[in-house]
Amino acid sequence: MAEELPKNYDPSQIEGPIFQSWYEGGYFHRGSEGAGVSEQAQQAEPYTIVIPPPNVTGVLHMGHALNNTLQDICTRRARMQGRNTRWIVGTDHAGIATQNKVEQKIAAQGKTRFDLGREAFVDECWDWRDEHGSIIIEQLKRMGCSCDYDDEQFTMSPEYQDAVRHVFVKWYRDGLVYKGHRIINWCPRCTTALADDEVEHEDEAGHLWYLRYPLKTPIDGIEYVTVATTRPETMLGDTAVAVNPKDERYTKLVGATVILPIVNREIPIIADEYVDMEFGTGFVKMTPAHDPNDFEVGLRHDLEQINVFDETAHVNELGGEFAGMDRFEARDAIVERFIQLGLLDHIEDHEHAVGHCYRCHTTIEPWLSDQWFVSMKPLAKPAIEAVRDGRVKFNPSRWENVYFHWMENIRDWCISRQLWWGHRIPVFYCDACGWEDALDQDATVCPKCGAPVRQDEDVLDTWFSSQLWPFATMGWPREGEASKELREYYPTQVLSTARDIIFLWVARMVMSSMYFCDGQIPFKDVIIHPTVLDSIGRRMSKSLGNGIDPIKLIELYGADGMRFGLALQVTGAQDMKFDDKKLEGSRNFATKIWNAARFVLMNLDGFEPGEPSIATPQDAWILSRLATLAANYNAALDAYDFGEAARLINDFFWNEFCDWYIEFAKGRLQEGGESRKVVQRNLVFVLDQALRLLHPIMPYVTTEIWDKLPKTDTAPTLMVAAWPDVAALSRFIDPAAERSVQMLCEAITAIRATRARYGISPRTELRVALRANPEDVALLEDLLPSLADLARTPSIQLGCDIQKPQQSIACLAKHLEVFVVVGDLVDFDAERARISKEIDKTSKELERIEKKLSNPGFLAKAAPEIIAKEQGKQEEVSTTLGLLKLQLAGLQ
RNA sequence: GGGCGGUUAGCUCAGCGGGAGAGCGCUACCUUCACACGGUAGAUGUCGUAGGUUCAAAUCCUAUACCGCCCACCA
Repeated sequence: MAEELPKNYDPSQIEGPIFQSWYEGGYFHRGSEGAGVSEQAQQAEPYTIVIPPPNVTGVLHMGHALNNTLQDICTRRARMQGRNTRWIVGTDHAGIATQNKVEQKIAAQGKTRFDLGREAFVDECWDWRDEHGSIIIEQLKRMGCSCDYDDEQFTMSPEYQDAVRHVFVKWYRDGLVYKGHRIINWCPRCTTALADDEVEHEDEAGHLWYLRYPLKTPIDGIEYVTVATTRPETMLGDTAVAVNPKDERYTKLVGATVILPIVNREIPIIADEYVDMEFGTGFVKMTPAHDPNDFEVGLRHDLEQINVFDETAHVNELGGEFAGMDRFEARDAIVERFIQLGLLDHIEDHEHAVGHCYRCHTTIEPWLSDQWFVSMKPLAKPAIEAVRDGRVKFNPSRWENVYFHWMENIRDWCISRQLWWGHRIPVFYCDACGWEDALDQDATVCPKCGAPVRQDEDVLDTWFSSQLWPFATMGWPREGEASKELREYYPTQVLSTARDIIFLWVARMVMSSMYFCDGQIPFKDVIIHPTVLDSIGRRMSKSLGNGIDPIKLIELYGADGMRFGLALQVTGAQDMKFDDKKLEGSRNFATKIWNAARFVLMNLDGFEPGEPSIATPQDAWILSRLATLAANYNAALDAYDFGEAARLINDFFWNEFCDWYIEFAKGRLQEGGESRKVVQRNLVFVLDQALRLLHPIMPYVTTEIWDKLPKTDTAPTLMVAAWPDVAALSRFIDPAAERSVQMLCEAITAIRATRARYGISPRTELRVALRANPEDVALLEDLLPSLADLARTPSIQLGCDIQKPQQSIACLAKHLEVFVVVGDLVDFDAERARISKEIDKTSKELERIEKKLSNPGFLAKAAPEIIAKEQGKQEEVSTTLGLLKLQLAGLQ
């Protein structure tokens, strides 16, 4: 069988069938774990992760690829640890995003949503969802993600709609949801309100226009006041000019009247603390309907709110000659009129932050309208405490500060959206008697007067429904049987996501969970993973065309290669510059694993199953290294340090198992007999354990190989096999074996280096002599066959009083001298040069150590073990230096 | 205006108080019976800058520069 394995691992041939076998085996469901796992492990707490639900409009991008890799690593490890494991998957209806897509689609047929009408349009959205909603789920399967696909959730399913409605009604009754008439962020392209955190601010180069507003009656010869504005078009709605009450320059003008140019409205000069005396002229135009600050000032001074824009940000009928103009056309036209009137004082360049819609990037218009809000302060308090006292932990922890900062300065949340696709607000109105209520069930007639009622036209912010994801996907608020799941699996363990939705989503999940689930947190750990940027550090975006398609990467490097490569790059930093070249190493690692396994499988004739056993120092060494790896690797994963975990296992597998243990094993496999059997068992054991450790990151290649290995477990497939037992493996830790094998490896390396220097072919057999102290000689005796084998030195002399052979080169490995007989090739000049250089380096090293050890401060204050270490080093280095000097002298 | 992240070998990045590391690239040799997506041996760094703390600083502190991100109602 083994001979049939190709040299290169070909993911494209293997991934599909393996995924199919996982799926058909039912291993993605909770309760699939358990084979070969201790009862204790099975009794551990269930392990649940909810996926951040991708938008139904979405396709897999690099952020998803990274995020879902991390979640799958967590999920697969927990499953192997025997925990009752479930990864809840599903999609988000994504209100604005989906509505935009569907509007684009019908626009191609020359229609708007108003042509279709609400009901038909929503039907179109559902059709869209049915057609596109499964794309990303299929892509998750390509990645190998072990989600519970048979229980796919959707944020608009009938059950989910009930949950959303329940929340709204409860908050309405508890007075946390209320309707307000105020300035909100309005997207004139999406024609909907947005929450504060759905607005993206960007600095833009703009202008400050200094406009003169004439006084009705000149005061002390002053004929006009000059206001500075970045938005001249809003002057149509001005209802006052404000100055700071402390501004002595203008005290006499407070209470005066100015004539608003063009519109010729008489407006007062008022005094309000809001005005910054240092900025501009000290006069500020007040437009309560178009600026949130002016709105507040307006409330204090009872100013009229004049809304001069319609919902598409065109000037409305109140704008006189400018009516019908787009806001930016109106800006130019109004500035032009001020010039004509001689009232434009001057213009300055001015950089300022401008808000944009996070969905379509249109400039936001602050707009006065009636909207629904959630009162956030009472919700934030327990959510702050949950993080403060560590019930919810952020990883990396610094994100907690970001969370606190937002939570402590939280403002009420505008939740109504003027869209059709979404959860319709369950508030009903009776126009006849003025009755209004939020209802769990639809109503048609007024309970008070019997007149027909109408439902609120607006829908809820998508995040209003997303915030319920961890518990609404588990049957909440249903009772009885339906709530069993929630009792068993809630709260979840880990939430992994990108930093840009800490406020939009993460914080709100904590708040809503604590409110609705009896103060329970929704998850214990939050992983904030790095943002994937392009190779020169830019965000990946459609407009830049610099995005990378993960499916392409899977085709090129295999799902395992992509996953490993992404995991490897997860460090504490906030960004990850990505380049597909970076995955080459990970693909090569998969191939390396494949070939190591091929080697093992090709050498299993006569294999007898059994426990690993220690017949040589190399056996002890590799088992010791494995035990250390398992402990460190497991700890790294516990700390969500995926990059460290990937590095550790890569180094162990490649640099220790492949480079040395397999090479050591070759001779013993040839030898046959008991020697062969022991090494076979150890190879299989170490490979098996390494595959288990690797499986969460590289599920496909490990499964493929594990299936071919002799069974060491009753588990039907690797993904439900037992996770290596770190505590049990620790019995293999053996510092003495690590030291002797290290000595061996150094000797081999020294001999190979000598060959390279003298151009001696690796095939040429050499004679060597080794000189070491007596106890090391004893250790090395067992290792000579390996040395002979790997250094190709069949003739070895070993002892503590060996004489340097004729025509030999001396080289030093730690703790021993190696003499390589090179015959008449010895190049005395080159050797002298080399040794002199070594002496130089070693002297400096010794000097540094001696300086340290002669420093009284060091001796007095450094930790004793550090001092002992330095002393040991001093001895070692000075011995080395002495030997080098002898060698040099011997070459004269 | 406030906060955060980054600055280490040509490139990408680990290391985050006690001997400067990896991968890629580069040089030489090796198509050796697991693997050329490989092996062996090598070369490569005033650890952004300036101060400070410490017996000891790439690592801690303080400034500062540059790159990037986030929050913030100065028109």
